[in-house]
Amino acid sequence: MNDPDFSRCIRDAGGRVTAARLAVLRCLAAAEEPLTPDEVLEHLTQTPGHVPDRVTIYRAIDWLSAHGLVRRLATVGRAARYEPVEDREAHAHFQCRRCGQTRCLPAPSPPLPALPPGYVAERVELVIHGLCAACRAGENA
Amino acid sequence: MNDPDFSRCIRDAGGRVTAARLAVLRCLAAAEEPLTPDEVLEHLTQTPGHVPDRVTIYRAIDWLSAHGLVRRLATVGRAARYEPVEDREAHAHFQCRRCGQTRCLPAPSPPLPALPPGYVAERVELVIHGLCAACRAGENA
DNA sequence: GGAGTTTTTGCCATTTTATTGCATTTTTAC
DNA sequence: GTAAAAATGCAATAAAATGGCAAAAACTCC
Ligand SMILES: [Mn+2]
Ligand SMILES: [Mn+2]
Ligand SMILES: [Zn+2]
Ligand SMILES: [Zn+2]
Repeated sequence: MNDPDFSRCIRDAGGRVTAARLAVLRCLAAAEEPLTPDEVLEHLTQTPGHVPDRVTIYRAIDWLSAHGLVRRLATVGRAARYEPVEDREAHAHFQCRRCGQTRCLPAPSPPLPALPPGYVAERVELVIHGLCAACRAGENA
Repeated sequence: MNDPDFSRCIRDAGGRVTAARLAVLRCLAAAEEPLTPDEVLEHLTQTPGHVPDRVTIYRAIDWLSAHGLVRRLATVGRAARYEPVEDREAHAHFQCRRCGQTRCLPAPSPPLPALPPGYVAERVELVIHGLCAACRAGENA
């Protein structure tokens, strides 16, 4: 995804194309892992270009999330993590219980369980908990 | 699960059997849904018997979690949610995007996706996002 | 059952993460 | 370029969780 695409996504969603939204969306798309709002700020701080206020990042993420351009993952950590929706396949995530790392996994869409009457499913999320390679190696360190 | 069982679980895990741990464990086991620490406090407040301090509830939950008697779920909300481990089958959870309700679903264990080398899976969690019956009905309210 | 030891608790302060209010700035439509 | 609407920055505030420490409770051993 290149920048013209991002601008277009934002405009198509009915919002104004602003430096903050573009920066956040670009940052999340460039990241290999889902990021927290503070991690987004950190990345943008270390990158040439406009660095929005932390609150603006929160609001940009909220807007992008409300308009289906990014999604918030279910996490065990304290901070929310977001990833771009893009046109990728649905995929699972791994969460390390020791270091908190969250990474994307290639994974088949799991089957949807039966829901109670009246309930509507919109998304299925698969989270694998465990130890990452580094943490497993150094667990007794 | 009755109280002697709870006491025994705690003792077997190598901890002291305290009013707070018993109350928290009993509360989570009696609840039909996973609860946040504050919800646990609320329940205990509305129940005859000892009401521990909020911080004590956090610490009791942490201890129970560290010793495998309760588990923390991956959630999209801000507060953590816990449920008793007990001897139930692994099951999925539904999360309503409007009211935040989190409820247990009967569901088959999804297949474990392939992990990167060195990674170890310890638990698989399936989260269904959508609208609950009440929120679906009143979405335009 | 009571003294001694260790663990746990309650309270207060603090941290982390996120939200709100409002004046100023930016974006967009014309 | 101007005007209207939307987004931003900054300060204040809220929500959720954690840390320090003295007092209280649980356990062990007799
Ligand atoms: Mn991902
Ligand atoms: Mn459950
Ligand atoms: Zn790790
Ligand atoms: Zn609902």
